[in-house]
Amino acid sequence: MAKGERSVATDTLVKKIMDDIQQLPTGSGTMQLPPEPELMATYQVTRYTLRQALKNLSQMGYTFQAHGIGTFVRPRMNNHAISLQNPVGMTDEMARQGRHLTTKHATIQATTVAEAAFLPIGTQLDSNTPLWSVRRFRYADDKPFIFEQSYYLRNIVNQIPETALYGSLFNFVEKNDALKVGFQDTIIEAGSMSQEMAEFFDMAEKSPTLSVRDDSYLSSGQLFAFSKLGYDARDTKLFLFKKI
Amino acid sequence: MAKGERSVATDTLVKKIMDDIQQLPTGSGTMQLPPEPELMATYQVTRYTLRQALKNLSQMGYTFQAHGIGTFVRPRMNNHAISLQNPVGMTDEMARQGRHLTTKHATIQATTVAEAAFLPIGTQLDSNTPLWSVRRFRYADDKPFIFEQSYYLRNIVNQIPETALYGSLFNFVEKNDALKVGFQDTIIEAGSMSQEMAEFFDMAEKSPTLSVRDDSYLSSGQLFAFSKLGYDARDTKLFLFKKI
DNA sequence: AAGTGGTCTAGACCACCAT
DNA sequence: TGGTGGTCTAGACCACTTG
Repeated sequence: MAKGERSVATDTLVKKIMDDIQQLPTGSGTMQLPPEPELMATYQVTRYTLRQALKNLSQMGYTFQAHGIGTFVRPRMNNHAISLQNPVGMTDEMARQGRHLTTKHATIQATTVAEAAFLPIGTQLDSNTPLWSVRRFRYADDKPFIFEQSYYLRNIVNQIPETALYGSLFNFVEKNDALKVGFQDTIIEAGSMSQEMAEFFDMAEKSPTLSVRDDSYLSSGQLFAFSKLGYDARDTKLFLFKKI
Repeated sequence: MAKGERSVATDTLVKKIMDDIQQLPTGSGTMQLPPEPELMATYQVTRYTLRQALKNLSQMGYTFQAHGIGTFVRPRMNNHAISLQNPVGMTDEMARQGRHLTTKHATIQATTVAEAAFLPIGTQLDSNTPLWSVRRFRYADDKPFIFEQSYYLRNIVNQIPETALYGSLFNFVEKNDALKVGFQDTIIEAGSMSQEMAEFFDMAEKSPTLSVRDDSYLSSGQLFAFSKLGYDARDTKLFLFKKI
């Protein structure tokens, strides 16, 4: 088992159930899972572990449980909306939709908070704080898709080699610096494109854009990165599932 | 105890802890809660109930737990972003920010799916399905704030008196029809204002707007409403907290 | 080593829905 | 009334952080 990838019965079970759901006959109307006692026997777990897994699946919007009735699989959306709750990173999120995300151009340079184009929302940073400034131009199936500007605190993330810029930076950070990402604040705004951004999308300046700002914290509660993703508003929708 | 408001120890505890957090001294840097054994004693609950409550608080972004370190209160955001995860409805969400949300004008009329201006994302509806069309013009501190168009399935929600339009429609539906709201799908888009919407906001036609589309389901999994909230993009931000 | 939170077990009882 | 999911108890052991 790789570092930081402990075997958690609940997580294993979530994956198993998701896989088994995929195998279910698709055209059979609303799909219902077996009752909990049967699932406990099938997967050889206690009710606690089973219900943790089902709760996770519910919160992701894959299933829902109806009191006194049963557990059901939700129909899959096949629009191209981007889930704000994907726990897997953009690349996998896109792959799940049958789209291919690539980074064709990326740059990194050292800078400081004083020079940053924007700042995190919830945390005060000293203006001398050293940062990495990372800029990435990302494409979905060879169409311009994300204009990304992100900043990493150099005090926490020591090195980011050029090659790492073309993969998942969070995965790199977790492995290379033995850090654990804990949570994120996200701010969504509508705006208009800068000239540079408009060039990337090959659109007119001030074209409408959706921007997603993330402040990322370690599980210890310390801020380690903040970023802004710019999308073409005309063909990007964001998706969110909420349990009441 | 009112109908549908069972006394759940976890929910009660969540409220208690939130209240107690409010009472904490504010200027004392990062605020740490007592360790779990002490909290169990203080609130006279078992560890299961305590941790359910702390998990809920964490998922709302009020606190976070750091393994081996402790439980901490997150600093309060004081920007005016609208939380996409508020479990309480818009009115309370705004009140929490010190803003006052009012509905100054509202209309309701019977219609059908065929006449609807938009449709739910995840569910196919027969075009003859009878709907209530509800339109509300909502103000924050007397400034135009939300342009709302929503549809309720008449087969499920029998009656909506005019007076109910000026309060929380979900609360009304839950009480009047003895229904229980289960979950929502949300789609966020950026766009430009219709002429009617621009009039409400007293802005130019095609001004930028953020739109939030909700498909609302009962806990039984049945769709019962879908809606679209239009915001002025220039002074509205949406907020989201995500645990990794 | 001591203290913190994270995971899991085994079992009980309750609430909701169908019949 | 029987079957479903929802809540809670009491306790064990594990993993992470700090000294």
